Formats: sequence, C-alpha cells, structure tokens
Amino acid sequence: MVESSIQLDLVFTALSDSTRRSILARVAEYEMSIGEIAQHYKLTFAAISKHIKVLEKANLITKRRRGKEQIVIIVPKSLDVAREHIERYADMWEDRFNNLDKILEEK
Amino acid sequence: MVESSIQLDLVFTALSDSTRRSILARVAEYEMSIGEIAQHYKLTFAAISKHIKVLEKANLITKRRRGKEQIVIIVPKSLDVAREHIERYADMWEDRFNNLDKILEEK
DNA sequence: GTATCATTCAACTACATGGTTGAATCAAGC
DNA sequence: GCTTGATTCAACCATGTAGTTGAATGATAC
Repeated sequence: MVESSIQLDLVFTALSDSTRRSILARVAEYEMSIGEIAQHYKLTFAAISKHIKVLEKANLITKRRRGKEQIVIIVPKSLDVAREHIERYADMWEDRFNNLDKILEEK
Repeated sequence: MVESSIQLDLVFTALSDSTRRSILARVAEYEMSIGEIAQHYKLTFAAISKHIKVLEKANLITKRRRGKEQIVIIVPKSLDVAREHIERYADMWEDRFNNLDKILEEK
C-alpha cells in the first residue's frame, strides 16, 4: 500500500467484473430502472442490486427515485480518475523510452 | 457475463490493488528484479512474487532472466485494452447526450 | 557437486466476493 | 390503512484473494 487511493481501488474493482461492465455500458446509453436492468440477466434481482451497489460505491453511477422505481444514472466524469491513472503509466514508460539514448551511450 | 472479455477482467483485477499499481508504476520507469522491487515494501518476498504473478497473468508485465535474477519488464501496450474500454463508456454517454435534443422534442 | 542467492511452491489462515433465498422496507394507488 | 410492485437487507454457502511460513527449485560460483 503505497499510493493509497481508495477511489482507484473501488473503480478498478467495480470494472473487474463483466456483469458490472455490462450494466455500466447499458446505463451509459440510457438511464433505466434496476428492474429494467435486471431483465437482461439470468441473475436474481438481489444479485443485480448488489452489483449496482458496487458501481455506486465507486461513484460510477448514482440513483434517483421515480415513483416506486430507482433510476440508475451514470456519473460521466467518474471514469476520468481511472483513465488518467492509466495515461500516467504510458507517460512514465514513454519517458523511460526517450532516455534510451543515454543508456546506450553508457555502453 | 455478457461481454465475456477475460482479458479485461484480468487487467482491471490486476489494477484494483494499490500494491500492484505501485509495482507497475515502478517497472514502468525502470525495469528491475523482483528482489529490488520487494525491498520497497513491507510485505514478504513471496507476497510480492504473487502480486507480480497477477500482473503477469494480465499481461501487464513480463519477465526475463538475468543470471539468478528475474527482471520484470512492463508490456507497454497491454493497458490499451483497458484505456479503450473506458473511452467507449465516454463515447456512449456522449452519444446519448447529443441525442438530448430529440428527447426534449418528444416532451 | 556443494554452497549460495533469487525465486517459486505448498499449505494454511483470514477475509472479501458473488451468488442464492426469504423476509423486510418503502412508495403509490385505491 | 391495505395491497401491490420495486428494491434492499440478512443469513447463508462456495469460492477467490491476500497474506503468512517453511520447504523446494533453479542458476551461478567455486
């Protein structure tokens, strides 16, 4: 535990399950109720509800009430933290690559 | 399980742990042996070895032998699959946002 | 081939996760 | 206030994961 970023932990954990990625893709297109989401999967309602809670905890989605239903809404900027983190690896590697000249000179 | 992408599962699972992200950041800058990596953490050697195996399984890093040591090397393009997936969510949301006009017309 | 250093494997513990079922909650409609 | 529909909670089971320790392997140096 060095770069203690709980938010990143939560986001990557949420994205590590294909059912959750599928749900996220769904609500990225159309906001919909939990019941509507659950219809598309063989899992029980409760299981879907749990997956949605994981996405919510990672702040990838949020909920709003519409009568009896809970409407699931994507939080658009929430994935930025993950995207930016991934870019950072690329940048580091790029820097290292650009320093190859120096390394070769030492030979 | 809808968009059965085991590779994405592995990559996001690997990135969901801050120790592994830290290791990945380290080897993105400089390639180094497992022993050198382990020195920076309070965990046992075996624990670090396990973390590195998770990163290897996700194809984020690879290993090369140098005498007695195993040198850990980042696989630069391996994160693309994750980055591209994240971009897709953004695109979907963008499309939906651009269609707001039509939705408002229906009102 | 023996000693040594670097790493991995095996066995184990503790805890988290993904799934189930059935009861409980909560808002709406009558 | 009762019923119904939508969702969540609680309890439980099975499996996976992160960590440990100690033994086993693999490569080098002598």
